[in-house]
Amino acid sequence: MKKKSQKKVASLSPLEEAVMQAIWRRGSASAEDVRKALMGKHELKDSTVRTILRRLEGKGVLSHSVAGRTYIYAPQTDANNLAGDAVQQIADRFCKGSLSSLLLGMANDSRISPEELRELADKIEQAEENSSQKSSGKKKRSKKSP
Amino acid sequence: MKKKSQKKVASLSPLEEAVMQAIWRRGSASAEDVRKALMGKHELKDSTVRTILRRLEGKGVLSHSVAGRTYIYAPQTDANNLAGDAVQQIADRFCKGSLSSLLLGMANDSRISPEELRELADKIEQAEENSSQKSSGKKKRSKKSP
DNA sequence: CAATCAATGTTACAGTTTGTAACGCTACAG
DNA sequence: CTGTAGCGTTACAAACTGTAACATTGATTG
Repeated sequence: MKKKSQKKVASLSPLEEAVMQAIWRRGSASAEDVRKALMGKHELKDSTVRTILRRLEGKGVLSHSVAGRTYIYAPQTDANNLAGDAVQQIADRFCKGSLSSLLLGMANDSRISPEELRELADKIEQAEENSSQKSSGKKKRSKKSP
Repeated sequence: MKKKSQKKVASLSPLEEAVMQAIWRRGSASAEDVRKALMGKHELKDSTVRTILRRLEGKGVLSHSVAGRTYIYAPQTDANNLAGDAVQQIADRFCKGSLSSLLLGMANDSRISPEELRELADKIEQAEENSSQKSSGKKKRSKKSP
């Protein structure tokens, strides 16, 4: 074999992203919930919101369950994951897939400093310790939030 | 003041990116150069290539000079910069602009490890030392390659 | 049970972005 | 002068976005 599955990374349009953010914030939501949440930013008709919701489901980042006759949409992936995928994608295209190279480049443009990286490393380790106390074993890149 | 200038980050289409890669590789190139370079991947007519080139110039990532009656295109920004901008953009949208948060999230999905980060920090510092020997002073995020 | 709601699905459409390119114009090689 | 190389202008169809009207259908209530 030559390459890994290369599963299509969902890229969201601005509006779609706004909707996702709203849903991530509440954990899950109905079309109306979303519409209200977006009010102010976007004054959308209920119909419009539902179209976006459906498209998002099509892209696989949302899924719905039925409550009575209302659809409740829930994230199929969290913001971190999506952001991570996006970054990885950039690494793929500009740095032969090497995240390190990407970060190296960013340091070169003084967008990050070694200090920051070390602090970060500490913070991560600390977090890892904590969680490994609770639940031993490594956590895997969860595509879904169970 | 509340935010920084927020200058539009050029996002390239796949084909546009391919063209950029070709040009980055050679430093600069004419339409024909690019066409040849893309051969195999894309079998484009010369006219097509020039359209892309012009669009890229419009987006500000390329600029051209004239040699005889031929346009020589040169990058207005390097791959690192573009990649960095893209990452920053992700941080802006998903992590309130905090690159650290973004990386933290990636660690959480075990896409990076503290070890990697430390190694990286070392590498960067080493590089910084070297360059500060040559030219004292910090290097700024170069938008153009002089 | 029939009229009314409330939610959903289907279909539409204009604007923008992308990939692709044909044409037509112009200056220099011959 | 006359090709020809190289450039700009103009054109499209397909896909993606933002927006939404309209049709359908199951539940609610008088």
